[in-house]
This record gives sequence, C-alpha cells and structure tokens, in this order.
Amino acid sequence: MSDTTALELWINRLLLRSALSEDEVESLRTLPFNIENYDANRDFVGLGEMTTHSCIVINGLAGRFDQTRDGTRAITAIHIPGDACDLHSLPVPLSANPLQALARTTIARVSHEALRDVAKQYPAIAQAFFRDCVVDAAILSKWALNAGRTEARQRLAHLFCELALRYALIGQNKCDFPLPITQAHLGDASGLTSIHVNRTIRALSDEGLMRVSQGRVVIEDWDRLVVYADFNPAYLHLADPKPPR
Amino acid sequence: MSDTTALELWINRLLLRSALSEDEVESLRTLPFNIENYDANRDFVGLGEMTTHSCIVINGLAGRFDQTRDGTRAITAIHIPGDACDLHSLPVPLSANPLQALARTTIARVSHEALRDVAKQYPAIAQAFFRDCVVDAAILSKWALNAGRTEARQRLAHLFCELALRYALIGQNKCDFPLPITQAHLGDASGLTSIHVNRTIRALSDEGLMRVSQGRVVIEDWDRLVVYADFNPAYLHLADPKPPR
DNA sequence: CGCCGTATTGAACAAATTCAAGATCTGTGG
DNA sequence: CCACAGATCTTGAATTTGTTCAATACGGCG
Repeated sequence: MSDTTALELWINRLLLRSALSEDEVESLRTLPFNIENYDANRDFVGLGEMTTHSCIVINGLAGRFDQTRDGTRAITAIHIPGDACDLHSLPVPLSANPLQALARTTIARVSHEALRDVAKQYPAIAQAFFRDCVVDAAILSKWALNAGRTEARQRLAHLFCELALRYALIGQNKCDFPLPITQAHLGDASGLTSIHVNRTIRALSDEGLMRVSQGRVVIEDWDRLVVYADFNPAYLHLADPKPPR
Repeated sequence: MSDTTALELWINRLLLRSALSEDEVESLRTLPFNIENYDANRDFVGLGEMTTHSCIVINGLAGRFDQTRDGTRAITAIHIPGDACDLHSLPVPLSANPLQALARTTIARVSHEALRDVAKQYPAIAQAFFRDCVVDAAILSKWALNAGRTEARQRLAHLFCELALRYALIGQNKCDFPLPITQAHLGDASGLTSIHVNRTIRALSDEGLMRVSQGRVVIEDWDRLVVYADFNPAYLHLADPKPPR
C-alpha cells in the first residue's frame, strides 16, 4: 500500500464536510503513519492508555467498547474504513474506552505530534478535525435515542440504515455492504442480547426488508427500511452548507 | 448581572480541563453576550436552525432533545449552570437537535463570530473548546452504555451520580443539588417511562440511597450509590494530566 | 474428521410498558 | 385566603417485550 493512498478514504470523507485547499489536502496526504493489522477481538487502543497516536481504519471494522462491572457491554461506535476512530484523543489523550478490531482490521496510526503540526499550520484542518469529532458525537447521540426505543426491530433497522449510508460515502453499494461481525457484537451495539438480535434479524428478513448473511448486509427494500427505522440522515450532516473557514 | 461574572462558571469549568494563561482567560471574560430567560419547556435553539450563537447556561437547567416519529423522545444531554450547550455548533452550525429549558432558565448567547475570533487569536482556547466538546461526547457515550443496562435502578443511580459530580464542580454540595425537572423528563433522559421512573426512585429511596423531593436530589449514601450505579468518574476527565498546549 | 465458536430454536421468566384511575401539588384568579 | 384547573405524581393490574437458561444445529478450520 503506497504512502499516498492509505489515508485517501479518510481525506475524502473529511472533504465531504469541510472545504480544504490543495495545499491543505496535500499536507494531509503526506502525514506519516504506520500500518498495523489486528485479528478480530484484538484491542488496538487499551482502556486507560495515554495515547500518542490517532488511528484510522483502512480495512475491516473497528468498535469502541464500554462496559459496566456487572457485565453489560456496549459498543458505542462502529468504525468503517475511512473513519478516524479516535481523533478526539488529540485534545483528550487519556483513553476512556478501548478500541477493538471487530474483524481482521488494518489501521493506520498517525502521531498526535504530526496531526497537531498540520492543524497548527492550517487552521482549516484543525476545524475539519473538530467538525469530524462533532459529527461522531451526533452519531452517538442518535444511538442514544435509538437505544431508548422499545422495539428491537427498529433499533437494528436504524443501525443498518446508518451503516449503509456511511458505506455509501466510501463508494460502496449502500444496499449490499460488508458487516463481518457476530450477532453478539450487533447486540452490544444495539443494546440487545445476541439471541434477540438473531430473532430480530429474522423478523426483518421475513418482512422482506433486508437480509444478513456471511458477513454481508443486503438491503432488499431501502425505502421501506428507511420508513420502518424512521431514519433521517440529517444527523450525519452530509448536506450542510459549508461553514466559514 | 455584571458583564464579567455571568460567564465565570463556564470559564472556571474550562480551566478544570485546560490550562489557559491570564490573557486567554481575560479574553474569555470580555466576550460579548446577551442574557435571555426562558420558561420551562421553551426551546431556545430550534430543530434545523442555522445557528449563529452558542449558548451557555447561567441558571436553571437545559436539555438537548431528540425524538423518533413514533413518539419515542429522548434527552441526550442535560446541561447545568456553567455548561455550554452547543459549543459544537461552532464547527457544525446546523442544529440537529432542539435545546430546551427544562425549568425556568437563564442563558447567555455568545456569537460564533466572537468565539471564532478568540479561538483564532489564542489556539489554546480553540483547543479548550475542542476538548470541552470531546468531554461532552464522552458523557454521551456513557449515557449510551447506561441506556443498554437492563436495570432501571442502576440507570437512574448512574445519572444521579454524574449530575452530583458535575454540580460539585460548580461549587454545589454533591449530595444535595437542585434538579427542577419532571419525572417525565427524567424518563426521557434515562430511556424509561415516567411511571417507571417514579417506581424506581421509590425503590432507590427505600434502599436508603437517595431521595428526590421538591426539585432537589438528596444523596443519603454516596459511597453506596456509587457502588450501586457502578459509577466511575474517569469519563468526566477531571483528573487527566493537562495535554500539551 | 472432529473441534470450537457462532447461529438457531424453545420455554420459562423478569422487566418495563401500557392503560386506567386517583391523589397531590402548583399557580392563578376571585 | 380560598377555590379551582391543569399538571404532575402515585398506585394497580394486565400486557408486551426482551432476557435467561438450555439444548441443538451449523460451519469454518485445524
């Protein structure tokens, strides 16, 4: 993988929400990074770790985990290729949540030092980083709303709609995308038991809305699924007018 | 209320997590703002609004709302005096969630322009704003975990622990603080019905952990409540070493 | 081929919701 | 100061939803 392409997905996604000049984009392209591979269920950022780098998913799937002492586990974010998982560690380096590969995953580590340098040189980049973190928080906020719903079908449907759209942003078919994770992980992400995830996916499938098989999600009726999940993509802030630099 | 004191709580709270110089603090103190009062249940930032200001709670209590079409409502953040409710509107001005007064509430509105100016002049302030938003996201993340718990008692206990500590930061007694909101609002914030909130509060009270009465929370056994809620304040990032400026 | 993690299914159980009714509180006008 | 109206709080009982526990099937990989 050449130095100039690994970060391309991430840079393109930043450009969806932030206007950056040629120079600014070039400075992102030339950021130094290390490529690392992790098997499924391996932490790549530990709990309580004082981080010195931020991680960008190049391939695979990553999750942010949290758990209570009594065993309730939650995935509070799922990151697909092109996502920076912990850009927020730039202002808050002490990790409060572990980051884990949900499948075999390739990440690029970029040092905080390098990120700070480029943010210092180009304020628009600092703004873009800030914006990216705020949008991540908006996604989390929607997850919190979603978790409060009583109907498991709608919870999962909403999750699938969101992932579909986020995959679409990186050039995938939104109605047929990879999701190489276990039902237990889906449960952690939706606040359900793996058993109920299983039943719920079957129900969604029986209604002809979507299928999950072999680590892929196939959406069979996007329009109906959107209505069913009450999915409104505004929170992803994709169509917002670009704010002043 | 004099110009130099209304923002003091907020500035002090920023200083808990960010080291700022005298000049920097002074520039925050002299930010121009407008004071506004809202009755309970009044929106002060509307859904879909293109904001030009950020709001700081001076007095009272504010909530960020979200809801699904089928009627599930959620409060995704509760803001006490000293909190900036929507500093994140600086990089993402289009509001995806309304902000509402939960009780009679005084807010200070500060223009994005003024905030951007001061952030541009002092990069450490820009960093402090960024950090504040990231900590807000960390709180939200903990709410998402909390919502996934099966036991209502622990959910509410956790919420009360968090609010207690946040009130302590602004000089209130953490075991006796105001919470002038309805049980319906508490339900929206914890993913429960108001009826179940009522029963759950009674249960917590019966166990001698805490009481709620007349718009106040009185915690009777902090240590036991913390254990009960499995509350670990690390996510508030209060004891973190200060990162490089 | 056999193992182990994952998926699937069933039945009993626990938890929270819903619906309904009544009590209490709060603010307002007389 | 009291009476009233509306909101909030409280309580009960039936119902819905999801969980738990347990057992079995599947599927990839050594």
